Amino acid sequence: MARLAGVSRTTVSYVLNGRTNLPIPEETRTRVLEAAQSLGYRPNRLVVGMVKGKTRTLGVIVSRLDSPYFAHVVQGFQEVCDGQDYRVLLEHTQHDPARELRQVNLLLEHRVDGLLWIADHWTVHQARGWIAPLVKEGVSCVVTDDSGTADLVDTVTTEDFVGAREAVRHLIALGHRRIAHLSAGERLSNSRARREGYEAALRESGIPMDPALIVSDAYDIQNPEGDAAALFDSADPPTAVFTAHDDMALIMLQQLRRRGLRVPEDMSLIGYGDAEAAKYLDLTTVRQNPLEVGRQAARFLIARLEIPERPLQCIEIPTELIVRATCGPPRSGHLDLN
Amino acid sequence: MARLAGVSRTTVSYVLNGRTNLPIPEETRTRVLEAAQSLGYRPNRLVVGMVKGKTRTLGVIVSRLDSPYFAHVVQGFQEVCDGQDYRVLLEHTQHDPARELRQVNLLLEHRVDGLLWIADHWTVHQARGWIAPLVKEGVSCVVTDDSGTADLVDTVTTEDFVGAREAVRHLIALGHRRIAHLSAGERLSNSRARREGYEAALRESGIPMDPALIVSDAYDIQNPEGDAAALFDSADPPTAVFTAHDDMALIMLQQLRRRGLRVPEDMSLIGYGDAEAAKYLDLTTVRQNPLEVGRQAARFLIARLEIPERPLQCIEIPTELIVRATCGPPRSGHLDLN
DNA sequence: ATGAAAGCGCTAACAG
DNA sequence: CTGTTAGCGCTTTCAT
Repeated sequence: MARLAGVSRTTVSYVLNGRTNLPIPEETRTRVLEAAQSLGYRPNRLVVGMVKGKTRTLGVIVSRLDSPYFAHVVQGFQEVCDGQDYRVLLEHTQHDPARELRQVNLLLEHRVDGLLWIADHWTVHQARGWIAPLVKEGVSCVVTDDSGTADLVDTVTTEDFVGAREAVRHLIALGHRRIAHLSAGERLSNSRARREGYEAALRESGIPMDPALIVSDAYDIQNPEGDAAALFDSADPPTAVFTAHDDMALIMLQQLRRRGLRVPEDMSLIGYGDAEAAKYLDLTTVRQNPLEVGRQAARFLIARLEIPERPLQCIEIPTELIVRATCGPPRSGHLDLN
Repeated sequence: MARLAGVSRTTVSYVLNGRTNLPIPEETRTRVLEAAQSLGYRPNRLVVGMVKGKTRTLGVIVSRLDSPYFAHVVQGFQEVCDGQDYRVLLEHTQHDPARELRQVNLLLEHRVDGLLWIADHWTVHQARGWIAPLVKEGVSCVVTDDSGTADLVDTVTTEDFVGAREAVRHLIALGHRRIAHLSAGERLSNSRARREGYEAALRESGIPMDPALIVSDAYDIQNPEGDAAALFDSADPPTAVFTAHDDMALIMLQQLRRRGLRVPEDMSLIGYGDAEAAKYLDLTTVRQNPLEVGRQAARFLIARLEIPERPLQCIEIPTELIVRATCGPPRSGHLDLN
């Protein structure tokens, strides 16, 4: 050890950690530094973590990284962690609730100081089950994309209600009254919020809600026999569609094209998320800010590590309506699709 | 500790680690297990790592996670790591060489057993500088997307040469002879390989290489005054374009549209990477398999941890030409763009 | 201004 | 079959 080069380990520890209150002679200090340098000394953070009871490591549980949204959240999170000298340990659940439980435990066995959970459809039902005991144990957690545990942990979501309402208002302003909504289901609070935003916009304009226009779990959108497809075969079809995800809108765009319908002349369309493809297809959409979601999550988590008894916080990151080319006025009252 | 519930820590260690060679009476075993259960015992993997000199933690250095390609590599890597009970510590360099150096050190201070480096343009020039000493120190590394250090570490790339050649062959088969190439530069071996594949395809068909058709660092493609734009204003413009990245192709698609040119009637186009948007825009492209790149990287790394003196390996993950709608025969010999 | 000693939570010889 | 002992590499009182 570097102490062969002069002093005791205590002293080494002091100079390497820049203990300014301790008066260490300049001569000793440089000697230590040089020794460390020449020996290629690398402090062992695991040991430091063990000794101090703080590892400066944060765990992230995310379903998969192949959704750009999630990848951006992780990116933002890691960005501020890095700035604060925190490392991040990454785990994927692959949508499997059993894996999720296992991985939370693994992370804790690695003594992460805190945990970020990026909520997803597939495991949200069990979230309270593991989050509540963790919080009781004193483990700091942050959750993004679902507010279901906002009474237990700090939460970061996006302005789903507002974003959706703006989108639908935009359609209404263009003259639409029969507006369909393809929802992503009711499991995640952000999907629910989008639906509620949709409903609010209709309500405030006195447009009656037609359940036939709401496809509640539109992941079967590709299925030509599914509910989404049925929308267009009805007697009184919508003149516009607002989808809870860009990929739904993008698929719909293809389907409309296939049916020989033009967008926006025959049908207006708004997506959600501002996927990369949306830009190239000129899809009007609601932009979220996943980078900022991740950053804010990190800030919350780190703040709580510093002050554990801090009151719970819950924030919504603003969204922005990106008006592109897939919306226009409805054709003429109703559209004759057949 | 659980040893309050009966036995010594040695015994606890034995049963918890399932030491099968040691004959432990069933009675003791269950007693220990129950105690561990009731105390909510969680082994401290940091300590185990410290004691054993192996942390079962692997570091990943990636420029950013907001490129879907990189995100998929990480996803694949993490997938097999998880299956082998390895944790992954993630660091972003944000394209900054200085950060990269710092982060390699941080990772080593956390005593990762090995390192994955996902090569990128911005820092590739300094790669040997830190990889060589690390390898000498005995740290196991894998590199993806650049073969520049294949003499030092295991390397995973994609079949860039073959993929590019197939793409250009496809264009040639359709009758094109003036084929432009937008390259991503010469820094990363995979960009070079794409260009070489392009050249090989031309050569084997006896088509003369025209330097005017090669834009060597096409990141300024958006610039209407740039080299990429100049391509179309020449006296003898190309009838087809092969780009080293889908995003270049996608932007080109927009620009062509803006100029009133139709694809593929007036101009054929092939991208590279099979980005999500490529699907929606019916862009013919070369599909890589980043998930598999990541998986293979993990397999290499773990294999080397087990057998450090294993011979160096270098693999190319196959690519696949995805024929969609942006290629057709050239208009009629040459195209009159003006 | 620096050193000695204890302890963090565990594993691995080695005894018994 | 199970307990004792000695580290692993560091921080941190407490002495000197």
